[in-house]
Amino acid sequence: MGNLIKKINTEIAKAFKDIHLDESYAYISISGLPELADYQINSCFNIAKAQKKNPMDVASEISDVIKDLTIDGTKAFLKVEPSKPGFVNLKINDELLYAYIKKILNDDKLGVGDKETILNDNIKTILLDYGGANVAKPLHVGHLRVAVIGEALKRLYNRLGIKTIGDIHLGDYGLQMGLVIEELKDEDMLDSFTISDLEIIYPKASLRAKGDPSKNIEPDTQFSNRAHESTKRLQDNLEPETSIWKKILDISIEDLKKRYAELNVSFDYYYGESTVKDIMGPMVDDFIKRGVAHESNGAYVIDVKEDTDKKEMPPCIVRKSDGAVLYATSDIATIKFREDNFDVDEYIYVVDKRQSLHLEQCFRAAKIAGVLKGDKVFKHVAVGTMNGMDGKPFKSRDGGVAKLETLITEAKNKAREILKANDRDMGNLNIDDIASKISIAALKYGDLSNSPTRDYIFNMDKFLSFEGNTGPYILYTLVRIRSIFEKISFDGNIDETGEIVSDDIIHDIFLKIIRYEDVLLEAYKSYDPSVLCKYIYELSNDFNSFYHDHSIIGEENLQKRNFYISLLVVIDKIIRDVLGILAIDVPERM
RNA sequence: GUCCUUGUACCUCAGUAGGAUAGAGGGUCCGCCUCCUAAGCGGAAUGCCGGCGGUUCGACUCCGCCCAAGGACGCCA
Repeated sequence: MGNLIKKINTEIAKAFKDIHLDESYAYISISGLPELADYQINSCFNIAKAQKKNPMDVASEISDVIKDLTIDGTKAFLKVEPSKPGFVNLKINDELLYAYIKKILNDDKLGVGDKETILNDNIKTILLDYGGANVAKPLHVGHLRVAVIGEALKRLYNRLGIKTIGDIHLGDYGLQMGLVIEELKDEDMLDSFTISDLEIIYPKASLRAKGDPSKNIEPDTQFSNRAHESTKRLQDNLEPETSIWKKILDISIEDLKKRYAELNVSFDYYYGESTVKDIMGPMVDDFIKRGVAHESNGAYVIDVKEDTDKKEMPPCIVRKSDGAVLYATSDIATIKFREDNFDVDEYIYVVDKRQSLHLEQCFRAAKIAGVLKGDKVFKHVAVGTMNGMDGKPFKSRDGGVAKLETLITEAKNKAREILKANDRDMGNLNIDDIASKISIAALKYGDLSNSPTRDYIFNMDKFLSFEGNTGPYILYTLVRIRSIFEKISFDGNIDETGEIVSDDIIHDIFLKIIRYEDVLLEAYKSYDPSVLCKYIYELSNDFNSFYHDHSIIGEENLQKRNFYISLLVVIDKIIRDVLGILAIDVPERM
């Protein structure tokens, strides 16, 4: 069915050809002055310059040739007007807009074209590395961002017809495991321990090994040595450490699945650092043999500098001078593992932005070392930190790491309070369930509506105040629409023979709806779900104005009423489609 | 020290083909429920777009320098 704006551009290009103008000039942009125009042509200045003409003359000339353009037999513009220094102002015909909206209405994909027609890249499969949870440790607030953004990107790609592979990339190896294993032994808990036990045991063991000078706690060096030994035994696949570790892993993954499910986040694979433990050694040996890694100060490194580098690019260490591997090794081995097991065109790492140099080194090392099969795109979605109201990294009230669970519980309680205070008729719906949906939406939307790269200030009250660009505002919009549908016992059959009514707000809604495909593409290109949030926020805003000014159920003219309802249906479908991408559930009432 | 990111209203932030008069939300003030959910709608006020210079018809946007904040910088993950 195609994108209306693209189609208009194409028609303008044809018209330009007739007057010997290069088609690269033929594009319209959203107007900066909405009172004057919907769209505008800015290229008159460039044309004027190239042809040494007056921009205003060019604008007039262009206006003349596109004035009577038709699309599918319908007049495209209600107004084509050259303006002041040299713009062309355009108002699009409502009839044409609504004709396209009807197509969207009847299209399962809401007017979003096939991948092949809308994307000009060759990406068929994307592997997303997101989540990054640690085994035996509770999720903290830092895990919220990467999980929620990663999930949204994954669903966006699926929506556009791209295959995805989601891997959580667990932190399930290394000294932390040795510490937990030894502590479990000391507490005689090997036979039965739960996730709650583990959550207590890790910090305990860590403190014991490291000590804390500020609290006058001496490090227990004997324990620390045992933990190191234990870690080594685990690496060598010895017992009983390996069995204990497996048990820890099972319990943790089971719990993680539950936690993530609450956020509507799920992974295709729960691989981790341990997945590649046995391939790291041989891989490095091979690097050395082939000369891609060389000795430097007793360690083995891969040079990843490039001639074009402006910045310092330290070599990537793949084997320490004591012979042990380290995190770069594991990340490169992970790339190798993925290359060997999947057919991937693009890798996306949704990971804290502080890892950016490290990941760049690993990506380059992987290329240089030849672990890649063919050309691959690597992208680090460098996620910013979630800060507290003081602008510093978010902490719990007592100053420690803020557990995600605590945050969610707090949000739920607040949502429940508000629901109770409003005291609306919820029918036979479960109030806890509604509170849960609202609070999760508030948290997720609060996060997703910020650009991933930026640090943002977490403000529970702001997210739950339900005003402005928030999750609850969007949900409220849908609940209002739903309520109308219920009142008129709407069966989903749209009678679209209705006449078009148009006014400013309806016109804005038209314009917004036809941009849907472009908005998805923009989010795709910028790796940024906040683009989608902004869009549904504006659409919700428009709807609420419309709702305020027009009586829908009360409209006596049936034709008009049907037209209004058709608008509600498209708005409802689009917002729900986006919330599906953002993985946010919608309550029936609130 | 080197490099990266950021600097837009009182606060939190949008703003990429360089375009007209720089936008939202919160907060503040003023209005709107005999009517489809007021978690809503409408209106008002608020700006040396960090600073200086350059490129040009035109710069929040591109280039250079400077200032400020945060972050990363070979054997921790």
